[in-house]
Amino acid sequence: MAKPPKENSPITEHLAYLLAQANREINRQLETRLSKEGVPVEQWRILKVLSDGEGHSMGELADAVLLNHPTLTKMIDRMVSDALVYRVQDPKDRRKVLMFVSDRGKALSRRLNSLAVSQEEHIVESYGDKSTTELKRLLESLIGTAN
Amino acid sequence: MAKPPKENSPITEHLAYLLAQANREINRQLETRLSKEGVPVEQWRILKVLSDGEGHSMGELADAVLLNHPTLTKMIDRMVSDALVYRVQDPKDRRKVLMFVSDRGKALSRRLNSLAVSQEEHIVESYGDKSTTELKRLLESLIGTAN
DNA sequence: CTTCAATTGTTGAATATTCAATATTTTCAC
DNA sequence: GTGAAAATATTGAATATTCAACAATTGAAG
Repeated sequence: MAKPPKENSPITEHLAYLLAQANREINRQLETRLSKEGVPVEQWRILKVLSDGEGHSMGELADAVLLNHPTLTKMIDRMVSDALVYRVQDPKDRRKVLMFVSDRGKALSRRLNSLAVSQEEHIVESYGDKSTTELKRLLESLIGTAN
Repeated sequence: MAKPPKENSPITEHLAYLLAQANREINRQLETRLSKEGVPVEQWRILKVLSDGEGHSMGELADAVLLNHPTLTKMIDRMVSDALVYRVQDPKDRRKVLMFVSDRGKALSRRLNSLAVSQEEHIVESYGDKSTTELKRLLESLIGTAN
């Protein structure tokens, strides 16, 4: 039976370490797939979130895509240069900026999504449907607990 | 029943995203604890791995602590300045450098480990023993599958 | 209404990470 | 044994991220 890490358990038994390791590995796989389109994982996230067609403020977006505000600002600057997204000042609250995805961004988002889905299918294939579903359930629950 | 992400599933259903989110959250909690000693999470990992008293090469260590080689080199430089670890040229293979933890490093490692264990206990408390154990098992299995 | 605090987003400087190139040593084919 | 290729660690330049300060706007107390 696996026990919680006591005095001198190896680092590989710590939840924080296992999460970092698994995240690193899966992220690297995804990165490799997305590199076909020359796009970092974070931009896939941004495009995917914006693909609901709604305008999202920078703060909202930063939370959703797991980036700090200044990092997001600079990444969005690049994506604006690439004409993937654009800024609109929120008329209801002029402190805010609403982000929208362009047609070009939508097209890219579809291609990226197909790559991401294919990665996930590949994982399900080798790791198993049951394990994948259960792992997702546990992760969601952990995230819910932590907040 | 949770399904694999199809055409337009939200990003929150992707395994890669859930892992990133969970990792971010747990890592942030751990970071907060360790900040009591003014030490980043990576240094905890390094000290913990080296605490077996054996000498570890930089390559070995980089794999173990999930850092790229150049990043590790520079972090080790800082830790050497802080007298937490020291370098010894491997006599069997002079390309290699063996890293060892100093007494000061060992003492810090014990304090850090106690903080890390307390974090994990806190997670088990709110998240549950069964869920934690099961999540760890699934993560280990995923990591094994991915390699 | 006015003022002060809070919210939102961006900027620039400081810091950290990554990529490519390098130096050194070992391994292996011949 | 020699020379070419591989392995190991580090360096410096390019890039990215973070922190603290800022500007603009809104909210709220008086």
